[in-house]
Amino acid sequence: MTYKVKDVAETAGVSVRTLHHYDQIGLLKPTSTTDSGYRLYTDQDLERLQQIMFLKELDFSLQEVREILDTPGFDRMQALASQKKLLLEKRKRLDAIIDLVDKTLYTIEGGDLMAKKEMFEAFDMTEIERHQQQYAEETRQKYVRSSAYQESQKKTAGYSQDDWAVIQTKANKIYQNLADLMDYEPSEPQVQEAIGQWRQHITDHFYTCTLEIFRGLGDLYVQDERFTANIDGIKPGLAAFMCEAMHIYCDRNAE
Amino acid sequence: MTYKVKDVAETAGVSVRTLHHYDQIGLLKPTSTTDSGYRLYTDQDLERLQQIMFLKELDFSLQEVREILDTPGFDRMQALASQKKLLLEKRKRLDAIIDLVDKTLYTIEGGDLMAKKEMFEAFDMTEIERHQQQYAEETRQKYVRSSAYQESQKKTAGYSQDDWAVIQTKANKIYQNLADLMDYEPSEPQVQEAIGQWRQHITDHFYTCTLEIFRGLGDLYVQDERFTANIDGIKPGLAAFMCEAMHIYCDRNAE
DNA sequence: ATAAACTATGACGTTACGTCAAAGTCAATA
DNA sequence: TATTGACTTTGACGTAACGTCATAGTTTAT
Repeated sequence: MTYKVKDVAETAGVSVRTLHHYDQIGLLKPTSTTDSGYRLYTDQDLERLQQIMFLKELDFSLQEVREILDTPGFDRMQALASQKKLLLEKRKRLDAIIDLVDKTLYTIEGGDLMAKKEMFEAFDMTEIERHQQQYAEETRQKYVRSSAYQESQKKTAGYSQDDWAVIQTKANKIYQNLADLMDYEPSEPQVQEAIGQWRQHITDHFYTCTLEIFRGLGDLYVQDERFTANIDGIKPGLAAFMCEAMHIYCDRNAE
Repeated sequence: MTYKVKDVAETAGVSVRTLHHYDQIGLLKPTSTTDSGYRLYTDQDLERLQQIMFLKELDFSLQEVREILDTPGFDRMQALASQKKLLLEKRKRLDAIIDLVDKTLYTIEGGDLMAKKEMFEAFDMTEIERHQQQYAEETRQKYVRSSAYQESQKKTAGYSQDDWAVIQTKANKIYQNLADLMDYEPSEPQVQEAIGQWRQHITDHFYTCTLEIFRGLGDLYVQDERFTANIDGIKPGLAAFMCEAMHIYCDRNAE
């Protein structure tokens, strides 16, 4: 089933000009065109337009939207889950603004004076922008890790049971060493040394662990509860400790 | 207490450029300036800036914001109450978008197909824009009525008790006539004739009842429960009947 | 007295379209 | 079948709300 430009405009509640603009910037190119150059859109195009509208609703620029949607390995379901988080964050801010209206009314009616800062803090976009950046960063990370995953699949395909045993033993030694170092600050040399060993271990046996991947991996250790549970099983708090140490390691090696 | 431009920018979380721009377009002019031309803002300026931010949050253009705030008789408390309604409407739309994310996820997971229209209806701004226009219209109406009120005060200041009795009797006759006509369509000539008499009555004894005021008055009869209760006391449903008839009367006399 | 921080104004650039014009194509109608 | 209305194309100018930059003056801290 295909749709012409006016069909899409009416269905989506946007203007024809908008669709022309999206075509021109490469954000939403119709799947095909007629011999006369008429744009023909498909159901997939409508799905992409819906994603565009979700992301616009979250105040991403059109360039950011395109980058997100064009990321190799873009997963619509995961994206929707993340977008929901952002939308909930936006609603939270809106709730704060509504609450501010009530507080302001109370102030006018002779209630306690409101601090100047409080008059405006609900409008703040910092938290939302932080989530936006985090979302964009997660999207990019998933792509980067997707490449690493493929490298890893290739590498480990030829591993025997003996190979796996050796690798697991090595990994356990590094984990245990790090667990023993938890009384130290994550920035201490011996902790950083062990973290370096962990990174090398991954590179030797799985995939090229760039600093970017390594940093994201650290985040994953505390964000993904399966990782957290697994690592904390060695010693409670180890996942957070490793995450922090990995970030410091990456900061220091970034340049 | 006065604040310089940087103080205000930081307190409100806006840029200095924004404040310059607002000054230039007459939206937020600092209360005073130093001999060197430095802008000095006061607490009142901060209050106006807060109103600006509420209205910006509701997607009014800066010109619309200025018109609203510069309306003679602008009442901050009433404005806040109306803005809260608009904010709640905006949250309602946001809730619909969040719900759409869930529905879209369900669809992807193999649930029932979603109609194309349904994919986009949550993004619709029609209802919000309608509320926006209504809010702007209400603001303008209050001003218009404020002028009429002053004329009315002037006129009725010299009325004696006998005058009031005559006026009341006339009014009751018109109300009763309209009550008797409720079986007719509001557009019927005899209804429209009675409505015209009502308008003339107001102009003769209170204030110049323009079509604009008359139309807004009709709305007031159903929106303000005190009016509704008073008029419906003559016959239930009379307020709504009059409102509709007044609108038709105004439509016909508009040109 | 000097340097850093802050402020002023002017001006160019950006984003995301809206609006308009001119011309071609498609579909409905006489 | 010809004509007309509806729809579509591309190009281009305009708009709103600032961001960013440059230049120069003023205020504040050292």
